[in-house]
Amino acid sequence: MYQIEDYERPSVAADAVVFGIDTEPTASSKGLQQRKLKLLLVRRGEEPFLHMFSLPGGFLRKNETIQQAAWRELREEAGVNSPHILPLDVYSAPGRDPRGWIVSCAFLALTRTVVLATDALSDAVDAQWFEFDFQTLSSHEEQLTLSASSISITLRYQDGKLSEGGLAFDHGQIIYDAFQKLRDEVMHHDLIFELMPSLFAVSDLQQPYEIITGTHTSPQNFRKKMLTKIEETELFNEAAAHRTAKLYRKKQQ
Amino acid sequence: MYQIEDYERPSVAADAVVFGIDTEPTASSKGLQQRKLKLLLVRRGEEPFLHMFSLPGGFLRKNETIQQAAWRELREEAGVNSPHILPLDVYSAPGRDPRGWIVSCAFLALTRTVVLATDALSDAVDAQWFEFDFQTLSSHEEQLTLSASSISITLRYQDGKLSEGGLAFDHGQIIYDAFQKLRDEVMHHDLIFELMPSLFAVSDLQQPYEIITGTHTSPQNFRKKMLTKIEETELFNEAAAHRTAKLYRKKQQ
DNA sequence: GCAATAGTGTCTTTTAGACATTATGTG
DNA sequence: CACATAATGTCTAAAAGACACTATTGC
Repeated sequence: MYQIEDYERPSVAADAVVFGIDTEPTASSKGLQQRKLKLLLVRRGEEPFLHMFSLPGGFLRKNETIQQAAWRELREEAGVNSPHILPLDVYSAPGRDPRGWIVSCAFLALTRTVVLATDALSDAVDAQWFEFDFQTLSSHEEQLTLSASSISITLRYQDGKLSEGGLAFDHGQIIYDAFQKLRDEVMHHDLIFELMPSLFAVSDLQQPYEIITGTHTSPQNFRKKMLTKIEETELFNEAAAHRTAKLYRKKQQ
Repeated sequence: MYQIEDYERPSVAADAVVFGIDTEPTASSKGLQQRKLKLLLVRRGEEPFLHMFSLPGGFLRKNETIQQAAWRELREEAGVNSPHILPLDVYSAPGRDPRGWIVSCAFLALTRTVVLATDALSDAVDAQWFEFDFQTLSSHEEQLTLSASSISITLRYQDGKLSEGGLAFDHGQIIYDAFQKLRDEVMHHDLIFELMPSLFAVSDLQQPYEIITGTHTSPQNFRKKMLTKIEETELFNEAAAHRTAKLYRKKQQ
């Protein structure tokens, strides 16, 4: 029988790539209401990569699943509470962590409410939402800019591989992979509804959808496309300006 | 600084759910040429679950990635050589392995050639391709039958969760999750081409596609649909019966 | 010729996009 | 009233499916 004591074992970590969108649109200079895609990062409080930004995450403990570990760290480090998470990949290249043999299980999450990162609750403290701006420079080059109030981080990719960037560990690569999966899940599946309350107006669905996928359609056509996935209710969105909108819910399929 | 020696660590394993399709159709009773979807399983040679079937897999070693570990085990246990693998999920429920704290990173693979599992090369020896027959019984119940020459294993699922079945560990659940992802990858992406040689006839593409997705289209319409993803060459499939078919290749996009 | 597969074309249905039009709210 | 958003409808283009028809091979 296999004796697990006979072999050296790695440390196992869970890291989460958490995307979010503000519930309230932030007014831009021209008065347009604009929502932005955000990414949750935490400032490291210890070596290695002291003071640099990294994905929220931490080590797996006994008697919990790796998903529970991801949730626990999100709660502790950023006050984000049990979002829907999807498996992304396992990062295990030798040397990826200077502390030793550490395997990271990465997860993708999209959360509805922009839970303000509490700055004083527990260990990591320095959790922040960064504005996420992904740009295709050419067919082989892409650039990601992460901006918060006082800091801006730029990452570059060539053929989908990180070529330069200032995040801890291999987190720049993990974020790239996560964004590809995010777009895929929103376009081909129903991940976008993780951002929605149980009842919502069609226009509240469209903005996040297009911000994430990088597409644009007219409100009329977007409505038609979504009617295969949502159904109308008898309720109305009273609090809005202009004409009141019917509220919809996701179809159970 | 975090000292990895201070904490207990799990063993980490890689398990692979490898699907395959015979290159040669097997003649059925009515003379129809029929190809079947197959799944690679190995008979366990030690406790726990001695003599039961499980997914090929094994433990992560130092100085390799978890993907390399999956490839190494596939080569050692079944003679399958470095197929294209996709991350599936991480299985880490406490108690999932009676030997102790063991986390399994599961991968999905689809291989072109049905490499005959060599029965005498190395440790696991007893690798076998099982015919994979997935059936939806009702909206909540599904059944999977795995059949090889001398053995048949039936697994049942309720709402996507394993309810009964005779595989080692939680491998019955991993296989379910893998099959969902397989269908998704074949329908929405290009995983089907992992089964194809660099040049192939359209009809050689259709059979595997429909076996995996559970769909059916006429050969004419299938051709039209695929012409967005493949391009014709000047070569012909000489060895076939009946009219010779033009050979196609996957478009580089 | 016949059976079987390869390949083209035609018609229909479905889905997506462009865009006109009407409805209903605020200021 | 102007103006913004909500909702419906109309036309068009693209994709998917049904199916008729021709082409080429082996027997």
